[in-house]
Amino acid sequence: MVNRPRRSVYVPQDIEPKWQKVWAERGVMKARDDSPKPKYYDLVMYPYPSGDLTVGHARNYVMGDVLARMKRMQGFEVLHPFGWDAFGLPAENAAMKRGNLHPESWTLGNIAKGTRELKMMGILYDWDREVTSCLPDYYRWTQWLFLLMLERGLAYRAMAPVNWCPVDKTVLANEQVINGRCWRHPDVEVEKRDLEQWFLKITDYADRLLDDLALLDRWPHKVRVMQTNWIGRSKGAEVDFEVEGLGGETVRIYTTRPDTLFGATFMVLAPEHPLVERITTEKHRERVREYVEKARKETEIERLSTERVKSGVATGGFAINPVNGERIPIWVADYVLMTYGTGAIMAVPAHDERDFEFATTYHLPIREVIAPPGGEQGELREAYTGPGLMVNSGDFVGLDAAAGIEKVTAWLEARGKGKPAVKYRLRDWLISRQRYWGAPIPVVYCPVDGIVPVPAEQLPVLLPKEYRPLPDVPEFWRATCPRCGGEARRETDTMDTFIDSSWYFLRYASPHDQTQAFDPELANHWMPVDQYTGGVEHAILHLLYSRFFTKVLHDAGLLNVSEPFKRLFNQGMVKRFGQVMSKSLGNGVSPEELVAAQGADAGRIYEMFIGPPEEDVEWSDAGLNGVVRFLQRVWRLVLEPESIAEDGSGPDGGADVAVLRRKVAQTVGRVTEQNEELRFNTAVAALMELANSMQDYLQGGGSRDADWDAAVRTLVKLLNPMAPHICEEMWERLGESGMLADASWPEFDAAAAAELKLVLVVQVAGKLRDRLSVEAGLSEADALTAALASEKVRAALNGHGPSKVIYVQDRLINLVP
RNA sequence: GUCGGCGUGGCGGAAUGGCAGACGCGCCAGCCUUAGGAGCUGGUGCCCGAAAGGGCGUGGAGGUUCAAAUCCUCUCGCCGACACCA
Repeated sequence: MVNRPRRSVYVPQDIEPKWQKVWAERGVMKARDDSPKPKYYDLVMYPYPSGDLTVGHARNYVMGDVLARMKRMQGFEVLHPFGWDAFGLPAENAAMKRGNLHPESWTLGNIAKGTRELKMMGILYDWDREVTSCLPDYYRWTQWLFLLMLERGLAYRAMAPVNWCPVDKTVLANEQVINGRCWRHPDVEVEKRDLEQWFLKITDYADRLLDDLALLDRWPHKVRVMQTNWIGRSKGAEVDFEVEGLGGETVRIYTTRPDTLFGATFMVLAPEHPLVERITTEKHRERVREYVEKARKETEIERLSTERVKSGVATGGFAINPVNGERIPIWVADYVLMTYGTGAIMAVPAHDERDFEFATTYHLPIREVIAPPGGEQGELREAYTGPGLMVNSGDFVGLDAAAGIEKVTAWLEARGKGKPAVKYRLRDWLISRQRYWGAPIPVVYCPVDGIVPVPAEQLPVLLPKEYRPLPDVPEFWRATCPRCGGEARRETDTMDTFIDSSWYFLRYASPHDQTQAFDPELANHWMPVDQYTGGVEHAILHLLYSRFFTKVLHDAGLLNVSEPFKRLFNQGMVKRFGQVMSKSLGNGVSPEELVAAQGADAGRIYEMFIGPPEEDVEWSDAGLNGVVRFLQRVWRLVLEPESIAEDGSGPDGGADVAVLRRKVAQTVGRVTEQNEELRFNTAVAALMELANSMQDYLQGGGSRDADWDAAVRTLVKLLNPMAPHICEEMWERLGESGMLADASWPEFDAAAAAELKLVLVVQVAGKLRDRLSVEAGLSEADALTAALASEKVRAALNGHGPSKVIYVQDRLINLVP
């Protein structure tokens, strides 16, 4: 019988709950406001508590947790908070589905469940700072921020066309309108209604929101591009065209190409343009009215489709082109939008694709005024939008089109017929929602005083206990005017939930403050967020709104920063069977199942190892087994190295202590750097390599001396952020005093790094020298001199982190036979 | 259509312009086991070859460089965002 050493097997379920309890008791992740240590604010986007938490969502939180734990070990005072974006439609839908369920109890139930699952995964937050946006403690301050906006002239009420379902008696979101019909009543057509709604004037901040994107150099390029396009700043000119027969009255158009003004052969107004009625002649009245009516009925989606053929009608009216006095016909067409520019354009079919298409359809003249460089003029088959010289353009002929833009604009300005103008695609933010489950907008309407804000000291405006549409709850909307004390009606709309999420990251700084939304001193201490992690689906809305709020609060003197998130990361999604994991699709794996099957640590490492963090990944149980094997091996390496040593003879030279030492140093550098850059998949690979090297060392007959000991301790520390439970357990069994959470992160030796840099120079230069002497016939000495002088060699050494230098050096050393 | 991103083994993926395929999965062979979907050892880009060895290789075509998966130009294919914004 073989006498095997008895192995103590690592059973995650035996140790994980124990350590989770210890961390909670010791308050390991409590952030101290008065700590002398440098701060690190590690934030994950707070989720909607849908009750559907899968390992897919957990991946995001594990990333944040790994970073938080590493930063803590590195000596930072880490703020790693969590909260819930708890207002919103799904809660109301769930409540409606199940008669007597209140949105609040549904929401709070999901929160309790989610909290448990996060803790089960070993994810540590400072739960004392938990924020829940649907609780009065929080939405009181959401309301206060609305008042601040109002006070600063950034909140206003205006008419807006909205989608209205006559059966549900509520406004619908654009996504809830399908083919012009209500999503819940496929036979009911949605009406367009003009309703008074509340808006926030985000357009006031368009320039700063755009310009400051340049400061966000640690944001994904993609997100910055998306925001740039969304804001959509364009520069051009507004030009006034006199309307024939209207007594000198003018129509103002906007164009980005004033250089093509001589090519304007007609004008187009949006159907909603206020002058349509007056410009239209008697003869055309009926047809224009019909067309405008039809356009009004169309949904945005239909109207904005580029697929369809352009349509329009002539008004019978004419405008006078200010540059040449030419009479051009005025048309109405729905490809011109009232919501952009001035709602009117000059049509230059020769140099604008849309105008070209329209002119072709209705046989309107096309006049070329920009000649392509070197190209001959002739029949245009499509609009030419490139550069060129101005032709057929009066005194401007021969000018370069780019220069023409300025010259023509100046010419117009001098005569009071136009001026430079900047336009944005960005619209003001409509924040009114005809919903129960949101923060009530804190204003009342008084017959005497008009719109009156609820005084800050009377906040919060509480939601009624009973779940019913707010306009149906008289005890809610009956109010007294704070100004005159007379009878008034309370606003029954609630706020868009994106308002809640535009400032939650500030509440974490002082979550229990009963006197203000946040303590400016504490907010200034913790802000900006050093690392913000969340889904790319928020690339525009949430991130733009949060930036807007931050700038407003900065202007109000309440915040020092004007950008909230220093570094942004968008993680990929976890899929299973080709689809994004979700409980409703039945392909979700819950943290609970995962922990029961393979343990939290294996799950955490797998989530990090499964693929690049920014990529979508496919969950597989086979892959999970691989990391379980890895953890088992680490366990034996650390606690029972003798059992590994007996397992076989490793490669020759496997016991080289210098190799082991170098591997340890290299791994410290790689894991530090790659965790910092959130490249967790390669950090795990580096740890696996270290374990492999340690195994080779043991099996090659290496002695378990001080070097071995150092390797073991380094491995445990480096692995700790990813697999904290097993590392705590091993640390304790190694007889170390003190919790691993208090242990320091292994330092990278700067002197060693410098030395290695030198080795790298020699290696790279040596390679180059060899080539030069063979291929250019230089003597060895000359070749070496040339090689060392080479820019490439010098450049090769600049700006690289220690781990990369070691890595390259490692690879190059092996080149030498 | 416009903008952005990505194309590397059977698979997920590694590679400061410097050995392409780290690490893992899977697979093959062997060991150990009463047994194994456990553990251990070795192998595993493709082609030729018994082996030694040789040839080919990062979607395709050019280019820059002593050196290209990486930089440049064109092209093909996927993915994402925006989409009549004048």
